[in-house]
Amino acid sequence: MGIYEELQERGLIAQVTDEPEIRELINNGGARFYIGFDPTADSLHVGHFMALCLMKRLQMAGNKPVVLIGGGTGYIGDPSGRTDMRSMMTPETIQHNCDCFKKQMERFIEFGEDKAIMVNNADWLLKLNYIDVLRDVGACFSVNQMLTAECYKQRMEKGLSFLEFNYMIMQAYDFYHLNKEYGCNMQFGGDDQWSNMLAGTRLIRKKNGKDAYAMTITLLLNSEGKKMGKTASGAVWLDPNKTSPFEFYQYWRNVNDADVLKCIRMLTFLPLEEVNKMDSWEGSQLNTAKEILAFELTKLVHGEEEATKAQEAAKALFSNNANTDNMPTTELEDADFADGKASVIDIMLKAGLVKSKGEARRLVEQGGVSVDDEKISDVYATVDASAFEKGYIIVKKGKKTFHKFTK
RNA sequence: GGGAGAGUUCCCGAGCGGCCAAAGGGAACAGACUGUAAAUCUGUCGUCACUGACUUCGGUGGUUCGAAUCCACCCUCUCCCA
Repeated sequence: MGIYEELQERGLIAQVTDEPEIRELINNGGARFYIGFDPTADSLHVGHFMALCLMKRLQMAGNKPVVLIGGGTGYIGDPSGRTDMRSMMTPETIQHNCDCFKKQMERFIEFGEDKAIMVNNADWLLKLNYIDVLRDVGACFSVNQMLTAECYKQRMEKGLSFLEFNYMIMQAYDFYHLNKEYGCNMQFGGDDQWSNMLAGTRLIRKKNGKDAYAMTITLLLNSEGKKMGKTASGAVWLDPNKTSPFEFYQYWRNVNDADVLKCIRMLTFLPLEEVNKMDSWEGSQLNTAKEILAFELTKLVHGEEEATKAQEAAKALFSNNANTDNMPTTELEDADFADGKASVIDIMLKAGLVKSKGEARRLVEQGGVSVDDEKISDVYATVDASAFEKGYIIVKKGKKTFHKFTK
């Protein structure tokens, strides 16, 4: 089975420009492909992770990856898949985010001679001259055609600025540039990038007279059709300081039944035969699948050691064993105690378990808070300093949030 | 440039001088039930010193005993005309 067939079986391929050609190319390691990452935040997230994994798979099959950091396109902001305008980022933020991206990527992809290379489109986009671009590249684009692109259609009602409208042209220019300078013959990206990528192949045909290909990765949607990798408080980040390995583990541990297998197939490197066996799993057996998914992904992102820790911590918590080693912890000071007592509501607020005292009060009223396994019913409950003699206390919020306090 | 509209709490969206911390829906959170799942039911969902007070309805001023609601100017967006 070639890499193309594997990707297909994993459900990773969404759209391709020319299936036979692409199959041939990547199965034989003949692709020099790029994936672009715009520095929209100071950490990569799950969507990026999928793209990086795809890169790795293709790299293992002998293809040569080019990682493109969007230090230049970040100045514009991709309107694809958005219903509102992106807020503009300052050059400092862009630079900072680029640096963060680079660091994280080096953990996933091997760079170096004959391996992967990393480029930044700021190096060529920022020095372009407006009039030159208009004459050189602008003439190759038909506004009529551009407007029919899916990514703009969505914005026709809410509004689309000229700035964002140009994003497609910049991305196309990237592909054209990489084709010319690095012999890049293929682009991968999220499915929402499809129209931008097509624009690139079209530009290459016009300007370089060559064929280039594009393939998109299926967006990871849950059974309700929503993008995965998002929580109420934002994205699930790969940066351990933004999303701890434990939280990361828990996110995947808690996916819906309907989504587990899809996630394992698309996100992990487990051999397909193994995954196919799990296909017949049902009911509570899926819980094991979730454990596998969570462990495998945490291992890929944070390393085996962290993955094991996260798994042990989770198991301990949910089986009432007091392994508190990897639990988020807040240290209390003398100032938190009045007459040797600290208000439960106050320390929850301090630890960030709740956003306000009102929220904490509600939780207590609804029976959602326990201290050392004892449910609290009094809003004014306190913990005695003597409770810390064993070293810590554990506050449980709801069913799944645990927090350790030390003094 | 001319004309017409819109901007409400996390999101959508009602309110159009006091009865508004603001309908309804969604999301989220807690409880029951469970498998750390889903579905369902119940409750909560601005802040605090919580039977009361305070701060919010694009911004700044103004009218009024009282303004999310009226007026002026400004900002942002949409639509029609040029």
